Amino acid sequence: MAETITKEMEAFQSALKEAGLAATRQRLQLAEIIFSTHKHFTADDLYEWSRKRGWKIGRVTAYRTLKVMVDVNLVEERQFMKDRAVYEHVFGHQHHDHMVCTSCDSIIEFESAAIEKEQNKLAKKFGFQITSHSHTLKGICKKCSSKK
Amino acid sequence: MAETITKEMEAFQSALKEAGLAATRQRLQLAEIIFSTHKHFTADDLYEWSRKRGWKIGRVTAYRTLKVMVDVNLVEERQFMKDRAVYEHVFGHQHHDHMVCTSCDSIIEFESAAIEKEQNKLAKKFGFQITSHSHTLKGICKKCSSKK
DNA sequence: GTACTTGCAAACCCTTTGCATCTCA
DNA sequence: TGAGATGCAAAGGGTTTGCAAGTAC
Repeated sequence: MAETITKEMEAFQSALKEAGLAATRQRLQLAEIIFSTHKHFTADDLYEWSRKRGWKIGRVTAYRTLKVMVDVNLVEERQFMKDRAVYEHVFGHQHHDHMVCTSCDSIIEFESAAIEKEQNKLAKKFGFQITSHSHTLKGICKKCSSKK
Repeated sequence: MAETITKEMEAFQSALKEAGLAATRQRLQLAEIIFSTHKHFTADDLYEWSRKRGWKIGRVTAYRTLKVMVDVNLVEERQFMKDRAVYEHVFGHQHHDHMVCTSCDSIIEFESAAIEKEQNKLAKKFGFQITSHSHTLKGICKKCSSKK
């Protein structure tokens, strides 16, 4: 249960130092929460989790810390739903894309070398330099479609 | 310049009738604007364009009409930027995905049978039934990268 | 000590909704 | 004529910002 997140925390502290940002209690605690889950979460989830642990951190700080972590590439932001952003930590994770079940909101991660390759080929054809990409499939997951 | 959009307008009118919705002046005028452009636009762009033509249509009606047109599959909604939705009419257009230049906001459309095929294969592997997908590459377009 | 951070409340901005009025069928 | 549509103003909801007080280094 108590997963070791030492490496992740060290990476965050280095990143803060490199960016000239202070290692405040709030930032470290939020990072601890973020690195302790592999789920996708919203800024508000993060805020609620911190309260559940009894930590005093403002909602705004959760938003601002997430932005910092995105900037230093430890966290990525996704826009699965139009009304809110969803985050996941990516330290030590391989790049992947997502299938989102519109019935139960569950998320399946996938990755495909064949797709990446084809995608890069296309970008090259248009002289387009990719800095990021998102490839999201929406539909019904196995569990939900068997339910009906 | 004066492009013929008769077929598009007929499709919209049939769709309205089929859905039991009234063919109001506002809906028809908005559709006329939508079918007359091949650009991507926001709900507010649509509202402004209608004002520029001297047509009296409320902003809210632009939002509501776009929703109707999305529902009847004549228009698709994209979420390229997190702060606003972007629309494009898809009547008579083949499915495609997008490269978005983060420097000048220009959009390149692409489509790849190889990617679709691979994507369907993956979905099948997970027992996932795709209802829609979005595949967006962000980066720098040819024009912008040669500018620097 | 001082520049950076925090956190509250308020502002923002796109989008939706309540409701009275109007209009298409 | 009556159900549906419009449009104004106001509410909603996630996210950001102004600013005074607090904290890291």
